[in-house]
Amino acid sequence: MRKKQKISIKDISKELGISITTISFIINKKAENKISKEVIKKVEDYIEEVGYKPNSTAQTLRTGKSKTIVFMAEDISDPFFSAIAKEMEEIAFENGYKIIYCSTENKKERALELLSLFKDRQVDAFIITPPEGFRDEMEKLVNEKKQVVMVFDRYYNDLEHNYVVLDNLDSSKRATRYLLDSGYQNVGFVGLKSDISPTQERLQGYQHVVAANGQKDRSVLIPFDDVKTAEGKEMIREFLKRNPQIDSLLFATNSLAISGLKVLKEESLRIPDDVSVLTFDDRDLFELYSPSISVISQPVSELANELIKGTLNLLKSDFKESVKFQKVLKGRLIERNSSHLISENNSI
Amino acid sequence: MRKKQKISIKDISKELGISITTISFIINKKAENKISKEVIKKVEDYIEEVGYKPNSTAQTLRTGKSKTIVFMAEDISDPFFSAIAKEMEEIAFENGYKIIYCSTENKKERALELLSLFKDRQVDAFIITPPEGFRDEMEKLVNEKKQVVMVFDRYYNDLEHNYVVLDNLDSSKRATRYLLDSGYQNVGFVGLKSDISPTQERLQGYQHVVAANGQKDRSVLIPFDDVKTAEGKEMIREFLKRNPQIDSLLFATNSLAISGLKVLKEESLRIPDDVSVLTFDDRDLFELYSPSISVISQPVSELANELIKGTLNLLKSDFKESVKFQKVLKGRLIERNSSHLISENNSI
DNA sequence: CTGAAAGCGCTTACAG
DNA sequence: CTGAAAGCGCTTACAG
Repeated sequence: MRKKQKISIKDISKELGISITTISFIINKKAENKISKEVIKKVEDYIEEVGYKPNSTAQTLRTGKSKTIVFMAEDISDPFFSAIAKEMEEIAFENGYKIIYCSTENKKERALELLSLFKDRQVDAFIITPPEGFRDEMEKLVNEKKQVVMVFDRYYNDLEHNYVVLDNLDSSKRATRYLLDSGYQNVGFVGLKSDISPTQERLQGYQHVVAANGQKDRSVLIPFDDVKTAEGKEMIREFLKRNPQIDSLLFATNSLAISGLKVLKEESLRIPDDVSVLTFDDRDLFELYSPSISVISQPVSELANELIKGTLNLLKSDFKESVKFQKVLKGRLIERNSSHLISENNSI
Repeated sequence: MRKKQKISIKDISKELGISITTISFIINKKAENKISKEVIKKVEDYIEEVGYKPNSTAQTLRTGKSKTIVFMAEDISDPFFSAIAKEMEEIAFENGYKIIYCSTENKKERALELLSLFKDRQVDAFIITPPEGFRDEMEKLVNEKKQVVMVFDRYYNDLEHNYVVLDNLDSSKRATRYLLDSGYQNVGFVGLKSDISPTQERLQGYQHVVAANGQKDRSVLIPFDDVKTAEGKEMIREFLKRNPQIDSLLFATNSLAISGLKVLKEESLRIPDDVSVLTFDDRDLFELYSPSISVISQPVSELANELIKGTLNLLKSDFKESVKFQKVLKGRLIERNSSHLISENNSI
């Protein structure tokens, strides 16, 4: 058995006695009315027959376009990001683009490494969740104008850039107001110690509403790296001990909520009798938990759609500088059993 | 401000008055004792200074190696696969490889599409969870010997190929035996209707032990597409109604367990009083659920490590035909509160 | 309507 | 110890 050699445009040219140029035109649909119907048919049939596919590496080298998008997520194993990734993947593939995923772990150095790893490749676009303290790097990247840059899940108000984000300020305000309206007097906030916009806005939204209602700001901010560790849980535990008045908790991320639920369980605090719970980001877990946990759900499908379609459009438009793509989507408050006052609970 | 042009090896050559060949040798560490220390130093310093990085597309075109691995998972948004993906990613990057992820959704057509999408690119390796009915395609792919092919999460016993899998038969036997030993008389099995090896082996393990203990086989197999749907839940519900004797349930996947837990909740069946529960694959959810759910946990880190290191080794060895990489890892039974007989429950 | 030729940025025999 | 040149597989001005 001979080793099946990869067939090239040159092989086709020889076989059919037609020039490489003509074949390339036909493949790239630049044939139009320049090339005779018969030749087109002949070439197309032959390509079909032998299953020829142009070598995309050569195409990339020649054109400078790789049909590749890098999605640099905070953590690709987080259900929120992996759900986004999966939805984007499909649409990207349909449009002839591949996506390479990676995780920054919210670390500046890691993000820098990844960036330099991909910048020498001809990546057409970056969809990126910048880590802590990455504003200046993002500015550089955007100004280079070498590829489309789409920022996800956060934005910089002092930078002209494309982004898709949740309306975190509004969501957080609504969440806090909802808890106050439900009759809870002392709403506590468990957030992330971080300079990125969603973290900031979720805290501000909470503080704004709490202050407007003459309540005290009772919040604790957990460093990113401690969220899933024993240290993080300890911080939440101490926060609760320091603030025994708290009758309601708003968590800024699903990971914080999970650590928080563990603490509440360990401390035998009942939900919602002792303390009601509301968290950002929905997960299977929250629906199944006893009691089920109320959430501000991010519209995952919409976010993914805006992200990838926005990126593809910018790619098509050859990202002329004028085009800016900025979408702010609303969160959805899903009321479950963790945030009802049991006495007034009229749910199923 | 001038547009910063990408610097090429030719530019360096001109700038330094040294031939392209010599520079290429130095970059690729093929300098050895062929090139004078001074020249090497000069070139390396200059490269450092201007931040030159070789164009990887050109390297790929020339060498046929792209330093790219495709990980074709069943579903990249499933926590099991995304955890595996993330661990592999890091090791791959350290070794100069990128990973492209995609999801087959366990659909043959989708997997075929993806395969043809990536085959024309110079992908160096496939790490793949083949979908239903993909044996013959895998045979073709393996025999082509164009790239390293590593199969994950399943294997074909009539095919010579590289794989990393869980010992599903053993795990399932241990799980079933454990439930019987805990005093449950009628263990039911909720599995997947599928021809892939883990599904088969998990069912067989259950059947084997149940038969050996003179018990009846009470199992239901849910089609892959129905697992998360109302139809799937209905099938589980009816299965339970048809088999009221069941006092213990073994779920073959975490998704099945989640649907199962929903049904148990809806039917107000208490765990473990009315029915005890044990499932394959661990998740946050199972630890936090009330009661916490016992699981057969797959060793995610080990699996990811074997997968990527095995693949990288095969890549290094230029995958001579003789090299076969086959790893079967043991599952770990984690006993939680869902599988104790309440009366004998001596846990915390 | 079609083709010969340059060039994308590398690597690697080959020559000296 | 170093360099000129071919070639990986394409696309695309340019010519006729």
